[in-house]
Amino acid sequence: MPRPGRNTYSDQKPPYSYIALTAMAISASREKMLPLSDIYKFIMDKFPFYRQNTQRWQNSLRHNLSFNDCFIKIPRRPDRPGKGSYWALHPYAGDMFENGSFLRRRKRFKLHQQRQRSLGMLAAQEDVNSLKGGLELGPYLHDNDRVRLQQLAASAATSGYLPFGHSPPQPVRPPYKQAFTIDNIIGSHDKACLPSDTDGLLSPPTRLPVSPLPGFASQFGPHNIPHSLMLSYRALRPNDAELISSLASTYGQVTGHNVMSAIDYFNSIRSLQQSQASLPLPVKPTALTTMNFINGQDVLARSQQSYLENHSVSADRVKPKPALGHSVDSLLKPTKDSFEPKIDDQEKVTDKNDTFANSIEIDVGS
DNA sequence: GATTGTTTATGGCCCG
DNA sequence: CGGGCCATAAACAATC
Repeated sequence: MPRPGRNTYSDQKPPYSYIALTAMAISASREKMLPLSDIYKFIMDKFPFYRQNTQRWQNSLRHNLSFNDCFIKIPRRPDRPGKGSYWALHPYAGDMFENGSFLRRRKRFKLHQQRQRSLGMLAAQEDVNSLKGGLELGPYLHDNDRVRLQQLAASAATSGYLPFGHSPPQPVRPPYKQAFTIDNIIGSHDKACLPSDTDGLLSPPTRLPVSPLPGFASQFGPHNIPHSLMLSYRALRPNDAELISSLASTYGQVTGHNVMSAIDYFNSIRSLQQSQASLPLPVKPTALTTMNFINGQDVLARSQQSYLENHSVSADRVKPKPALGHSVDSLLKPTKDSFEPKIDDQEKVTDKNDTFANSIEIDVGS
């Protein structure tokens, strides 16, 4: 007899769409991505309703995965063989659900054809947000890095583009799709600084749901770089590449995540592209996917190690940081005017620090 | 052969 | 009533 799920709705159909259920499963996973079979497992474990008629709903769920742009496919690493790809949430899909409740979607997450010029705007906004994130690392940074970050922040603030520290109103998502080549992302730095085109024709800046720091690859697992982070890097000047690497490494140590700077990452990819014909290409052009292991080497580890050798970060400056994030249970809790769930008494919601309305970052053991 | 992924089609519900 | 969102069915291809 299966034990009752902790968020059991007994045998009633839960008030969540397949998109919401899938997003929950992915968000609850350690790496923010899951193979199809694990998405099934999560749903069946949490919601007894879905232990029946599996053929029916699983077909629907697969349809949703393919059909909706909010889900992206990530190829398996060679050292993790198995059937099917991993599924992740699109980096910009993090704010699909109001208050992270999974009950109501703001609107369909849909990619559009893109006006090239929007990118500069978006990149700049991203850059500002990223700098803010970077500054939060202040206590852990080398003096030089901290100073340089503050300079960048000041520059952003005085550019007239967006007052630093100002939080834009509800985001209006600009179209942002573009040809997804390595050169598009890391090329032409000189053209990619803070924007001059403020003629009002562009969409307002977007507040991004994720993107803790500039040029980082961390949020969606070790081999999926959010599109936003690449834009962020693109908006920075090339001589800040070292700063980015430094931040990536520090951020990785502070959070315990696998973090690699985008520049190291892309340089690896580009050199591999030149030497090898068969790279795993992104399945959708919205998030770059690749392998962690290139030519038998762990690129991530190599990058971090080389940084450490060059910078000798003293370990005592890297202090553990309390984990951010919601429990799955708190996210599953419906709003007061909706379907009333049955939650076991001992499964109290422990998360009181509910400040990340747009950020779905869940850290739950699997 | 089973699983995974893509695509098309259809109909219900809700909202402006 | 039309459009958006969603659920479901089903045909079919690709992959392990």
